[in-house]
Amino acid sequence: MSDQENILDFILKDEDNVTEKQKKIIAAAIEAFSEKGFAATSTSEIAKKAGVAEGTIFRHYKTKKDLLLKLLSPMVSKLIAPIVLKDFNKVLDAEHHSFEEFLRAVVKNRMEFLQKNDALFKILIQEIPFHQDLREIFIDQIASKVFKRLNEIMDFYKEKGDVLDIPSMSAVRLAITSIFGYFIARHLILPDIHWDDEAEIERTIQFILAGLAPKS
Amino acid sequence: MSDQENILDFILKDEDNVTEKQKKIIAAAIEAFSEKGFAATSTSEIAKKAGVAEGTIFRHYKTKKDLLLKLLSPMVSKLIAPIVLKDFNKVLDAEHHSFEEFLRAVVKNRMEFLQKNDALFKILIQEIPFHQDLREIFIDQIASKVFKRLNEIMDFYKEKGDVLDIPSMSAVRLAITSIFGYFIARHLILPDIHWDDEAEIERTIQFILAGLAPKS
Amino acid sequence: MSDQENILDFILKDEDNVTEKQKKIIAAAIEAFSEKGFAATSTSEIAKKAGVAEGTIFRHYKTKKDLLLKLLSPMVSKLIAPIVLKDFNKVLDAEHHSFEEFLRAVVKNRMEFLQKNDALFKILIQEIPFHQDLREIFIDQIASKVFKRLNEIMDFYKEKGDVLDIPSMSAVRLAITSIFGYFIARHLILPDIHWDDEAEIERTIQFILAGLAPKS
Amino acid sequence: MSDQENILDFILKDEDNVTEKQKKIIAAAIEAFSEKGFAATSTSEIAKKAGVAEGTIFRHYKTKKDLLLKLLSPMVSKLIAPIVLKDFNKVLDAEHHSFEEFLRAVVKNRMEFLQKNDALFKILIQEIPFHQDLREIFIDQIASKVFKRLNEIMDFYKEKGDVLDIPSMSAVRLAITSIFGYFIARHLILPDIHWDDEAEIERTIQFILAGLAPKS
DNA sequence: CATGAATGAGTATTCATTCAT
DNA sequence: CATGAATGAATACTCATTCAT
Repeated sequence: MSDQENILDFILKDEDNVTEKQKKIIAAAIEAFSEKGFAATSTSEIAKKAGVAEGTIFRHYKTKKDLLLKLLSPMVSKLIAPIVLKDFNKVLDAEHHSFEEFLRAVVKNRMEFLQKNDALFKILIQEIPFHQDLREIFIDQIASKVFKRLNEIMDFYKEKGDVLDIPSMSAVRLAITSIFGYFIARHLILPDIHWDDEAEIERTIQFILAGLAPKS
Repeated sequence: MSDQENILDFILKDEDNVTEKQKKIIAAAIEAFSEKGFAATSTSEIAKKAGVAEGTIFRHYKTKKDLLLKLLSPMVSKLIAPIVLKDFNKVLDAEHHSFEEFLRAVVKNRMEFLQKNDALFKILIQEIPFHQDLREIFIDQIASKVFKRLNEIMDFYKEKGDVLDIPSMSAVRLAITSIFGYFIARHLILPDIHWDDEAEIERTIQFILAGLAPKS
Repeated sequence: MSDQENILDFILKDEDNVTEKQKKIIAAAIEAFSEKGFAATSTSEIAKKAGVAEGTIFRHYKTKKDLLLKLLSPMVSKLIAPIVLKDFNKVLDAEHHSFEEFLRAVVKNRMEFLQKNDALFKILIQEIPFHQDLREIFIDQIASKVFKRLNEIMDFYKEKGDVLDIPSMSAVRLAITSIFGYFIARHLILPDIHWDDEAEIERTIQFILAGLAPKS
Repeated sequence: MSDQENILDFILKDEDNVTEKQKKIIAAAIEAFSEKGFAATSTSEIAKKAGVAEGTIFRHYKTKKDLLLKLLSPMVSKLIAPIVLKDFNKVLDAEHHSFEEFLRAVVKNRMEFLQKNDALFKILIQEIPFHQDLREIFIDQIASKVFKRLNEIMDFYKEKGDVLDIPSMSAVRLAITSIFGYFIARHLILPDIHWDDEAEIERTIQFILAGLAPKS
């Protein structure tokens, strides 16, 4: 369940001969896109922020859109990575006997990830409605990897009697919506008001648990 | 609880001497903004779509941003209107004795509203993270009107024993997140896959009810 | 056989609401393109030369290429116009009984036209090899109008015994090549050396006459 | 009268330590310039086509313009070479007693040369109007070598009574214009229509012969 | 009230060229 | 000798906005 390494390194992992300037471009783009939005950010702005010439951006990324996709594809993978990873089984089999323990572990893990990569997550959420290709990447990853895996997991807990017997996909959707919904409300819609993160996360977990608990 | 009138009329209600062209501009702007996003939409595009001259837009709306705000402010009011309305009391006192009945009524009502005004809602969600002033309008409306009102309502049901005893704001947030989270997931993030709306909405209601039910 | 009116007016004839700025843009574009070539001329250069903002060019002409075509299409028509015109028949029937008289009239007329519109002709010759669509316009006009007409004329003179009995198209091609070839050599390839225009034109006419004369 | 060797080798003859890459650059530049024109061709395009790094071009040719001149100077020499060569005298003295035989030999020879080097010829014709220095090279070569030589030849045939008594330069110009005019019409202006090369060349020769024949 | 010509700053992207490796 | 990262000026074109008609 390790995505402790910097996502910046992960983004650049696929490319070879990564230069210092390239890192700066990526960092600047993430900052700028998340602050002003993709469309409202100019490449000259990114260049200035990164301390490189504007042409340098286009040496590494054919278009502005290409730069966006090169940022977000790894984000998508990372976002769903832990669900997919082999060692996630341990979580299931060994320690997390109860659904509560499991949920708590997942929420903690993903919340930390989001908090560490809030800018990239914000960009992803903002841009996904406007880019068909981005949605396709997203759906591909989720459809092929995540739902299959989560179905197994939910079935496991349903059988154990920890979870209500509704279609797994709906259960997953309700849980995910609650978790990410909190993040969206907190960081995108109402970032200006005070939030007691710890308490709200705990309440969200309780809410999901109760919402998915089998009727006694 | 009536917002049956067209929101287009509502948007134009404040302005005087509303011309036919003005209506077309508003309609065109809503369509364009929701499809491509505010920043990625040009005023000339809106003009073309509306069938008016470029200058005409600026006769009615000082800037492009002004046009956005003129669209979204009424949307914000409308979005929270039913909660605020006087006749909402009747809902409370008379028919909706149980929290379930209340929730069902509210969800049904707001879902219909969102479905009718999905484009505007999409714009609101998309743009709110980038416009401080928009957020301020939003917070003002919510803070001053909605939460006070909802606190009363939640207290009412808490006292009745229908709802868990957690801070009303959190309860409200969890419910709202579930409802709007569904809408965002369905229309913004994953519009391409098939959704069984009726079933998902019912499950969402059950989920909220169970999530907020007092521990027996 | 009149194309005495300014070609600038002719170029702008098709467009409505022609503004002063538009005329200046056309004039500047002709000058710039003929001096430096289409590809080597920047739109900012044209704007400066025309004394307008760069955006103004694109209000009237969607692209730089569009501007080129809007210049050259009328040039193509004008270039072949006299051959096509009704009153050209008079030339044939009445005054120009001999091929020599006819040739002399045509050469004089087209030479004057080229001298008056040398810049546009230069642009046409320079750009035609690089633009398929331009060649299509050219071929269409020539194929449909010119060759049919000239075939009739040449047949007329062949029958009279003024002209050698070879395929009319070849005869026409040889004559045209001689005339335009002179212009190209004189203005495009070797503009720097001295030319005795009058003498060379006379020799060219004699050359064509002798070259096309029937073998006695 | 031999220019049988590849012109590519001739272009590179002057330079020392010619590498494989250099040959590829030259070949790529010829192809690209002739297809899109000098100004519209980018150095990166040439580099890609040649399979070399962008910098490599500039190692061998200081500027893009330098590359153009390095291509065209040999073309100019080659174009006029046979006229200048010593062994051309044999042509004159021995076999080609009549002007017709001489003309036929020259036309055949130059046509073959043009057909083999059509790309370079196209570039030369296209670029000469825009580059003073190129024109100077051209004029220098022609003035110093060609016209002197051709004057002698024409005088020879004039004296023999094969050729009309007009200024040699004009006669030469008329002949050259006819030959190259054919090539320009055929390859640059109207490459899209069908041409019966053999027949047209024969007619062109006949046309020149008749056009320059002394009046009986 | 509506138009659309005009603008100049700004857009993403390409350019020829340099230079450290 | 060859590379390709880096540049900054230039490119064609778009933008939101103004204003005379």
